[in-house]
Amino acid sequence: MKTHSFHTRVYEAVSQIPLGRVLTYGQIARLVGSPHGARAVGWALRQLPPHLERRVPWHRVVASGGKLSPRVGVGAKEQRLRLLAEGVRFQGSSVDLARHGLKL
DNA sequence: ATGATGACTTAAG
DNA sequence: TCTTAAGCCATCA
Repeated sequence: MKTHSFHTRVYEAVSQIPLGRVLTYGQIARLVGSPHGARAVGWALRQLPPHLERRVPWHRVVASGGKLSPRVGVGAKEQRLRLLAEGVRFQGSSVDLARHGLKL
């Protein structure tokens, strides 16, 4: 039963990403049951209420190839800082997915 | 039922 | 590395 709306399912999936690991929008989409809904995932995260930022580590969600999406509300710059603070390594401007990405 | 929007993705040049 | 173009999805007017 779908008692939970799409964005709620997205928040739950994102909240389970381990510290120091990252997932792509596409992977989140698969987790919530929409294999091709990466764009919808972006929509959901954009709707993330401020009071949920504690529980939902949105900064651990990156675009394909480990790139950071420039349209992030608080800014890709802030996202990068948060990731670095968790020990996530970067290769140039992208997250080192081979090291921090999860296989799904 | 449309059409528009967006923190996307992949392929191609 | 950047720009297009086309595809996919949930939500809202």
